[in-house]
Amino acid sequence: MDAIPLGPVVEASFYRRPAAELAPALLGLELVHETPEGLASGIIVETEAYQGPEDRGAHSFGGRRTARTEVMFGPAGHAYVFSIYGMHHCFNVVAAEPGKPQAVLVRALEPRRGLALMARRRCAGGDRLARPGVLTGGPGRLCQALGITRGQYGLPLFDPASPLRIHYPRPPFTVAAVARGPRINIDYAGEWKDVPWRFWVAGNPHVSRP
DNA sequence: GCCTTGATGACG
DNA sequence: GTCATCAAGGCA
Repeated sequence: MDAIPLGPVVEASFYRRPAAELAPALLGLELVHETPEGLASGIIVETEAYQGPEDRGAHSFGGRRTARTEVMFGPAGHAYVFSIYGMHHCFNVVAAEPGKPQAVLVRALEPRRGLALMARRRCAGGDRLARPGVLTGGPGRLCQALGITRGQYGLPLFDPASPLRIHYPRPPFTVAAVARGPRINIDYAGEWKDVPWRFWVAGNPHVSRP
């Protein structure tokens, strides 16, 4: 698998749509991170849309514009990375037009390239890493496996020269059916917590929560 | 207080 | 084996 060349990079215009439309569209694409340690990648199998400023679940709720949320106000297709609970990171893709602070959280990958490198970075997983879903199932886990930290904040995912990119998968990945449901861990979001803006590849064993 | 995870201990 | 609970820990 690692010997097969990457597919084309997904173009910038692909991301220029509302987060709730971009989130299901990202399923089946290949997220790639190249570092001095090597290349690692996985197929996106679970996403969540965050449609600030009206969405109480979003960091940009109410139009909150800080150093952390700044990239969400810019053009689509850039990386929004934030740290959470002091020890994990979450990777998001900026959506919509500039001025509209929307993003899509990537919650799970199906590992594709650089499996050994990812397992090394995810040493905390121990023996369980062999089980489906443990290596890259979960927003914090996939960031650890790919080596994504705030150092990748703002990178253009559509630029072939960027170390962090999204490609059309090669060989192709078929998304037979998309399932949807409420987003995870936003109990504080009031009426917004039940909006079915979580999308995943139906039946895929790598999603963070079936 | 958070868009999380891994350890631990209860239970079958 | 599953499921509920909880601490860890940095940044806003």
